[in-house]
Amino acid sequence: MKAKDTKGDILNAAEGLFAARGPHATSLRQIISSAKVNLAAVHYHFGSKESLIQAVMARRLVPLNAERLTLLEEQERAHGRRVVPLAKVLTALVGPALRLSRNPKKGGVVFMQLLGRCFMEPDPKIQAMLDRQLQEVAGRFIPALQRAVPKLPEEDFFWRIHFLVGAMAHTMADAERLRAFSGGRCNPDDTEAMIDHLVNFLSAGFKAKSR
Amino acid sequence: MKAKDTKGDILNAAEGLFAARGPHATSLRQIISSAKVNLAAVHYHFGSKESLIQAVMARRLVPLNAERLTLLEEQERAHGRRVVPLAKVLTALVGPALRLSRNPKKGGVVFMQLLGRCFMEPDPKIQAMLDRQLQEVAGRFIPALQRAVPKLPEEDFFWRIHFLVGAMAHTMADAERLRAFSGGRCNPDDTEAMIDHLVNFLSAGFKAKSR
DNA sequence: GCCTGATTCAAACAAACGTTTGAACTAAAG
DNA sequence: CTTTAGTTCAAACGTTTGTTTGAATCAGGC
Repeated sequence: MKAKDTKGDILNAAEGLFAARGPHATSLRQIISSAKVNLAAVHYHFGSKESLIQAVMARRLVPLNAERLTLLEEQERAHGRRVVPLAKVLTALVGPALRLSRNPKKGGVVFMQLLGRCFMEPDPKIQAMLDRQLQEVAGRFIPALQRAVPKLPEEDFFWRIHFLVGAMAHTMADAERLRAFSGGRCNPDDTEAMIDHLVNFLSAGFKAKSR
Repeated sequence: MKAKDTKGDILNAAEGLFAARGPHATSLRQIISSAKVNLAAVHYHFGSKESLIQAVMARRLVPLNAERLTLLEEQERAHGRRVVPLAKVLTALVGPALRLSRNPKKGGVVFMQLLGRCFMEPDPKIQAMLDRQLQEVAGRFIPALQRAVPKLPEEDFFWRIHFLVGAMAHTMADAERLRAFSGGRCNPDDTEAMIDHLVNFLSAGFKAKSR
């Protein structure tokens, strides 16, 4: 019944603290105190703090990106030779990320927040890690998006990808702030409504005519 | 001709390093080495690192927000009793922030990047400071935006404000990444084009019909 | 000259950081 | 029982952090 899982305890504690205060503002001593394990256990199981950060991210990000690709492939299969509509592509991209908040098994709100923060992280190590993890997703979604808005000049298209990332990351990292800011009118706990609002907004932005 | 400006040198060096690596990842010793002043000078002139961060932000943010309000008032005066069009309100909001990058006197790209990062900063101290600085701007712009899209339900409206903030902050903090990501197709140095792309995208998003 | 208040400086402070060490413990294999 | 490999532990390592101290330096008024 004991079967203590030191490695998993460290990952869970680190995930929570990283999400709340950011990876660099979190010390190993805070993590081991929250996980109730020994300080040296971190280096025994992970080697360094840097590797710990990577492990925390990879554990959730790998299945998340796989889910995104699966959803996109489903849509492409369902539409055969026809173009997958913009809203369907966008939903396959942002849906799995925002639905994290409803799935505690996959990290819940905590990991969603952390992932959102990593998009804005200045540290080149973290940026490089994220780029690596997102390479395959980007390689599949960008062509799909381009097919969905074929008349859009490439310069506009890439700017809008950039705005999409910003809106998505901010929603992941700080959706909770909107509750107070909107005076209770918006409820970040309603995941599907959140996804609808974001996809709706992004679709209109992407479909705007170029100036 | 000497007239050494220790206080200003510290502010400039801190601004640059904060923007590049984030306030918390920057040490006072890196700052004083870049500014070529003594370590104790920081505490003599500012009292603490926390106060230094606030001083760096306030120096640029106060005039920036004043400029936003002035531009909005100009538009409201020009349109008399008529409603100010959405794109004009959005331009008054994001224009001054994005135009920072062309004005080295006001901090240039460096401060724009730092401001964008602060929107995503987990540290409650920094969030509280930003909220305080933005209170007046929000109080004036939100009604103006609401008048510009009068048929939009309030829940949709606040979600879209949230997406707007995310897209704007990401553009301020990391526009440079888009240069490589777009394979050179997008040029973040062309400030006015950047503003047009963002306002165009946001306008369409705000005008999307609610679902 | 001298005094005064503001500023700069080298040096030290305690606390916290990531990392390493070597011994103690656990549990299954021979 | 002994061995062995895997894991945990308290203690210490050398740096780096923000902050403080007290003397040295500078300016201008008397």
